[in-house]
Amino acid sequence: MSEEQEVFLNHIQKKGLKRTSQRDLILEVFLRTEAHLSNEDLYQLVKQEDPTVGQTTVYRTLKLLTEAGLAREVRFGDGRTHYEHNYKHQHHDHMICSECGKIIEFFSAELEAIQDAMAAKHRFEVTQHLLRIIGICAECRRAKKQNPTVESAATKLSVARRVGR
Amino acid sequence: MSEEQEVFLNHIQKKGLKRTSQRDLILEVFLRTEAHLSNEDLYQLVKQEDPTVGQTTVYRTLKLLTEAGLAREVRFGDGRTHYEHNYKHQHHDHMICSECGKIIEFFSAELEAIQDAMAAKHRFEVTQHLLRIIGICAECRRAKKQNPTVESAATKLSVARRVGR
DNA sequence: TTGATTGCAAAGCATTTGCATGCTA
DNA sequence: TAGCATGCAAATGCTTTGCAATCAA
Repeated sequence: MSEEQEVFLNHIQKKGLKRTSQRDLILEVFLRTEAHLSNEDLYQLVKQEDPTVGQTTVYRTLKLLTEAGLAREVRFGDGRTHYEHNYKHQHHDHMICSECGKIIEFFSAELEAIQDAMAAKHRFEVTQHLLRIIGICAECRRAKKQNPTVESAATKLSVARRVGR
Repeated sequence: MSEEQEVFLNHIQKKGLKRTSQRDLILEVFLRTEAHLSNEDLYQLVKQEDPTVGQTTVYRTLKLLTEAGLAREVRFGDGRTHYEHNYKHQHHDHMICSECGKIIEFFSAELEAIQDAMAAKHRFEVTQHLLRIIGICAECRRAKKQNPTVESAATKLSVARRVGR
């Protein structure tokens, strides 16, 4: 049994809840998938292994995983909530490409330090913080330079859906 | 006529749209209100001056104001979109108190510089960025210290609605 | 006159909830 | 066996869209 699974069982027992095959499966699929999964994404993956699992259960289990500290909610501004691994993962922030939807994770200790300093200045006790940089990634900039007009409406649309507005 | 109104008319004419009394009124109320208004908030205020204005028109006009550069969308994680003044206003970030819902605006040139440096490192061209610090403000910390148990369920709920989840 | 605008009602989405049935501890 | 979990359908809350009537240019 993986460490994550132990953390999960622990959390479940502490709260007087029960272990079920659905929860096991959802956790397993979540853990093996390195991505910023939305509920819908995870639901689709889980359904491939067990078509009887309902979307509601995925919603409820992701909430449980978040409580247990295994998952972290992230909002990219596309209207839905995404989840990323959170167990023994260092805090990091995101750059989101508005052309292709790619997400780059990054971390800066300086950035963290200044944020904490700003908070201290206002005597504000930080619980969490969220930094999102939106722009155009290296590949898309290169592509645009070479061929500024060829950009399919389909791409634009799917990115608009993913990145928002 | 204020500078903002001129910017708005300009935008409207450039796009071949039309000036209407509803749009004028919505812009006027938006400009005179210093806050992070949600659509609903603005709708309520506008309704006081002209009860015939529909909520849909407020939605559409806020979108227009954003396009014109007069408003900026902000999401605080409570599910709805808020709008703040954007014309000749310096970019700033937000600290949100999860106890009382208060929003503190702040700015740090260092923070901006490091963000830009991080982006440059990844050859990422920044379009916009968003920093949200969630925690407990000075007043709420003081209140909690004096009386850690008195915290009404009503407060908790209304803040949950405002701040999210 | 023509095409943009408005307000209403209905539709869309992501997410949550009520509830009868099924299962863990 | 008690009570939590599940999956479905219905409900929710914010936002968008279709549409007929109205209005600005």
